[in-house]
Amino acid sequence: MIDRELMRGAGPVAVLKLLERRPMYGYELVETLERQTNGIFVMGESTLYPLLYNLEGKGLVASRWDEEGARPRKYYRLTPSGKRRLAEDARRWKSVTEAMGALGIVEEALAW
Amino acid sequence: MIDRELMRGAGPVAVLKLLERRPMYGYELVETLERQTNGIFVMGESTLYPLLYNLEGKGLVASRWDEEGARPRKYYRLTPSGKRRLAEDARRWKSVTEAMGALGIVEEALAW
DNA sequence: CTTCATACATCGTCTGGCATAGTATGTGTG
DNA sequence: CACACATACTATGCCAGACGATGTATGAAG
Repeated sequence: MIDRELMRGAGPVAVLKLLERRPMYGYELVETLERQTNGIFVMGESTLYPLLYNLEGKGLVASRWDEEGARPRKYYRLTPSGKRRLAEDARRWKSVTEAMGALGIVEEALAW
Repeated sequence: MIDRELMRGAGPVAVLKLLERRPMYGYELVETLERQTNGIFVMGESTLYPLLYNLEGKGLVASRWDEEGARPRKYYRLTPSGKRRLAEDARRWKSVTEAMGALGIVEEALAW
């Protein structure tokens, strides 16, 4: 499990990235995140749902209820605005990792 | 300048890393951070000083006033406890970047 | 029929970034 | 010399966001 502060910047970007592939519902996002990152990003539901509402409020994702299956699911999809934001955030993320690399943080970690 | 949220986890680690090399005073940390990261980490004083007080409160850094020069400077140095924390945080940071890589965030950024 | 997994929602607390503002002194410039 | 600007640290207060705790409802498994 990752430090809450480190999660802070990474969380929204990760969620947007998953939604880029295909629409997903909340519970699915939590599980996919954990699986795809080998258990590194363990985002509780009380973290994810507010995060989704926030993204929706900003127009970066949109939701739609699906009543078809066994139980109702709220699917979120990436909006065009969200797609742009994802590209932006990904660029920023790369900057941050470059900066950390320039400080020698990565090498420090590799020494372990 | 980097988004505040992305900065969030990275700040303390970056500061600890700089202090690993040699003791530095606050103002110096702000400038060194910006220079070493090619202007990516621009940390305001109102962010850095509270951060330092926080690290000192946790015993990760220790301070000492230097009245020798033209104006008083408060030098911070890494404590043994801070050194351990740095190693830990660096490992965590590596995990996060790995996770982001696994999600394809890096490739997204490279496409730009 | 009880236990566990699925699925979404909300509240309250704590942390921390940062804008704002203030104090004090050194340095450069016209 | 006056004044602007850089250096250097401190303090206050707002706001965003992570997450633990809690609640509701239903399906599947034993």
